[in-house]
Amino acid sequence: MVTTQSDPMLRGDPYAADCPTRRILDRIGDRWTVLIVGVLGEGDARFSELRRRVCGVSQKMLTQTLRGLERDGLVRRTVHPEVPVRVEYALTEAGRTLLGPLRALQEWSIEHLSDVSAAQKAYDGAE
Amino acid sequence: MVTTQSDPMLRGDPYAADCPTRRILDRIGDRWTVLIVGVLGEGDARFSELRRRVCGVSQKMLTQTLRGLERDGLVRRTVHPEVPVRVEYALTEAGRTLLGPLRALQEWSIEHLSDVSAAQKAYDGAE
DNA sequence: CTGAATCCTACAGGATACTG
DNA sequence: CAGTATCCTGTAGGATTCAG
Repeated sequence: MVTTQSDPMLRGDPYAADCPTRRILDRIGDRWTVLIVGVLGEGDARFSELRRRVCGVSQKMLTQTLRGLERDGLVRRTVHPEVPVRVEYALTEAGRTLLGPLRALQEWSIEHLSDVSAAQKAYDGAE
Repeated sequence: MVTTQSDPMLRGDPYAADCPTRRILDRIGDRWTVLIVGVLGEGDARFSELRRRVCGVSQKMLTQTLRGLERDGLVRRTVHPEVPVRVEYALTEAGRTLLGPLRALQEWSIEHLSDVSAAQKAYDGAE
């Protein structure tokens, strides 16, 4: 037994290395996960479509990230056995619930980008 | 001029590599930023305190991350020139505005952790 | 078209030692 | 105490090639 006093796990504190927050951070930590979920939030998409829209992602990373999301039950992968195979990706129900928090972050970014840039400039200028 | 048609920058789309969302993601991308901001959200703290609370962070990473946050104007660093020097870190006004979105993510984590774990288990079991 | 497999490199980041 | 400076390593992740 580790410690049960007022369960730090449930408080979601960053203290414990196995806190759920960390698990998720490790997931969305890489830049691609968030971006891909964001795009899929606007509608289902196939592989090449995602690759085009998530500018800068390599084939390897796209595949890898999608696999991870699929494994986590956040994305559903559907293979259509047509002539040139067609694969569609879509957010699952759980995946869609992630859109809210992600959008909050996105809005914060847009809202504070100029402030942050200004702060950086000031900081750098003051050496 | 790149393109001004309905400004993708302001839409915050993940398409453009220089979209504001990406800038922020690169910032909070590393696991430590989020955790440190989280701790500071509960009150000011000094260096060694942060190091103790953010379990697992190395001295190097803590310093580095704090510098970055300071540069972004999200954290304020105050040096008290006492005998053994004392340094206090605190969220700035801007830094505090980040707490909301971060908490949303944290709550999502706690809420969906078991689902995600179950999905992983199922995925792995199904080869 | 959608990937899997391999190779290779840059850099994140830990460990360690030293300073004001 | 709160860092800075070095060294060293693992690995994320790009480029390339092959396959169903």
